Amino acid sequence: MRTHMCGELGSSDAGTRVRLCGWVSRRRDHGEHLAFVDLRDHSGITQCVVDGSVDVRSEWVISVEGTVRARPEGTVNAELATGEIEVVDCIVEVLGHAEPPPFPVDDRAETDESVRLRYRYVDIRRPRMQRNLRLRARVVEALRSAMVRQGFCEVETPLLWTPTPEGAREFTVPSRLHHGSFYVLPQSPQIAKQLLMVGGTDRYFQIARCLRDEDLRADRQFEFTQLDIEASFVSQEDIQGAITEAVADATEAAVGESPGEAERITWHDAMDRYGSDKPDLRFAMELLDIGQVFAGTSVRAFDAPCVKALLVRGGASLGRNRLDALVDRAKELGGKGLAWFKVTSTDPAAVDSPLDKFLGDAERAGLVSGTGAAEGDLVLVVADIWHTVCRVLGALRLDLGRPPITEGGRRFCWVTDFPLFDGVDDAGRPQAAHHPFTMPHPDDIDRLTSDPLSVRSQAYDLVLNGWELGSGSIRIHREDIQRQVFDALGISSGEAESRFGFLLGAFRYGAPPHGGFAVGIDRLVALLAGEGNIREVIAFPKTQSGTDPMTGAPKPVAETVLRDLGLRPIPKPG
RNA sequence: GGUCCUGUGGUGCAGCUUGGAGUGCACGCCGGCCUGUCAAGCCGGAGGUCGCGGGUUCAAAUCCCGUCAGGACCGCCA
Repeated sequence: MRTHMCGELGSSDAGTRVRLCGWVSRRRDHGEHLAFVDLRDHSGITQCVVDGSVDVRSEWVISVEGTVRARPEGTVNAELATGEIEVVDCIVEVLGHAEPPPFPVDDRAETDESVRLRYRYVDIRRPRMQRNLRLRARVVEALRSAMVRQGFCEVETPLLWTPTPEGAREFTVPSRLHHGSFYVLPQSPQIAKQLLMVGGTDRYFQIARCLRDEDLRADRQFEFTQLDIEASFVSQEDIQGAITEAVADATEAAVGESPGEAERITWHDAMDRYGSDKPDLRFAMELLDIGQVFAGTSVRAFDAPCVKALLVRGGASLGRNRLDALVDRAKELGGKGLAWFKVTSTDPAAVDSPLDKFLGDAERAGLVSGTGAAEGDLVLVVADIWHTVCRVLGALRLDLGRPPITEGGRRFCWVTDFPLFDGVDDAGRPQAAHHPFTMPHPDDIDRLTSDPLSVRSQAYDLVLNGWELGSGSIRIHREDIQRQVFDALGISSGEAESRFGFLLGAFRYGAPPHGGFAVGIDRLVALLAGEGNIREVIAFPKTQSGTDPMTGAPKPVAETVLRDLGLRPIPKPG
């Protein structure tokens, strides 16, 4: 039907008879005898010179047969990849009419996202979405071939899985053949891939869809795609090496340059220095420990186990509204408050702050020297327990210093030595930070019973520019260690058997030491595409409230469907 | 569950602070003119439940309350 794509013709094609197909991007009509039709497909745009009597409109689907020629002197368009040539002596065939599009099919005009999603098929025609979807395809191809090259075997796992209470809320699927019983859609193929290791698969990978029924965000959809891997007889460095290689290939394929060495930082250092377990290393602005300055202070707000500061260069110019907003933000994040000090002089130290009247000269001087503040800077201080201080200041650090998504390069880093447990639940029992099969750090195993919250794990995250790209761990394959971890979690053997019996059963038949990882492909692609939102790299995403404005999903189903499934809807309370 | 922002012809925005006739800009759309444009140009035209509901007022796009939708964030995401 066509001989070339619209974006590939150049001066070397002059004289060739071609046939192109696509959408009418724009028509410039000069009257009865001359009109220019810009014909567009995903590859680009070619200018066709046609008889003005040809009736075509924006977004009509047409084919054009004509002859390529170099454009006349002075009419070359340097803005256009095909601007050296045009197609003349055109025979135009209308393949399909089109109503005027609901928004311009180009990237110039910002359009409300709900309108874009309602007409996603038009939106996808725009260069931005075409670029993103094709970049995504290259990334997935690079990831897949990197895993194959490294000896990993691609295996599919079930979408209809069994409920595993704990962790993310699962999407539940009613069984037609077994009324009152349910499958769930997997939040990840975690247990399935561990069973593959018991099965001797040795090195598994999958481009896996995962589903979690949790609230949506800019970087979270109900359904997302992971590069999921698991390998036997490996250390965490082996896993990290395999993933680093795959992700480097993907970066190369997406943006044409290699990302360079991934940095490494322990979880504790990441929290302590950047206030986050997913530090954005594109900028410094590290958290500064000024506990010494306020040791034995009379300022009650600073009488806390941990006092840290954030230095905001030039921040003294922030107005009261902005500062109040920062204080509100700190409270929203769980802090008791936020102290701010505008540095008005460094020698002698002087600050403008509601708390200034409570400070001694030594504290004032320590505040300035301890943070390296200069005149005109702003110092933000949070005092609380260590974890809260880091968390609050880490979020403020991002609010105040984070570069735009497309700037600052790509700083991959591995965050290692995550804690095994993540606080305690209402009953005072430790909660698994990653999942209950995560291997404790070898140096810490003997503290599982005596001091569980201090135990590190062999769990690790891959982080890019402050986004968690994925996480993984070495798994427990020894029954005695698993027993101890279940004990620490307060899971009885009977409970463990009923929840994970099939996995524990499998482990009794010869479980190799193993570990794995999963990379969030949507996030990786978004960052590589310079998009701050994964919806921009997903063809048909959901809105923040989990709806699809195009299809209207979710929708009620017919009474008969419910009857087949043995379901009866109950009205929402209230 | 919560906080904040946004909602005005098909699209993007201004108007809202300080209430006074659906006022304005750009794009698009329809018709006409036009033989080298490329975000073509010129002339003319059509197109509105100011998200929805209520309240205050002589009078509401504008102020107040509620609600819906979209977005950002907190909770949540082992």
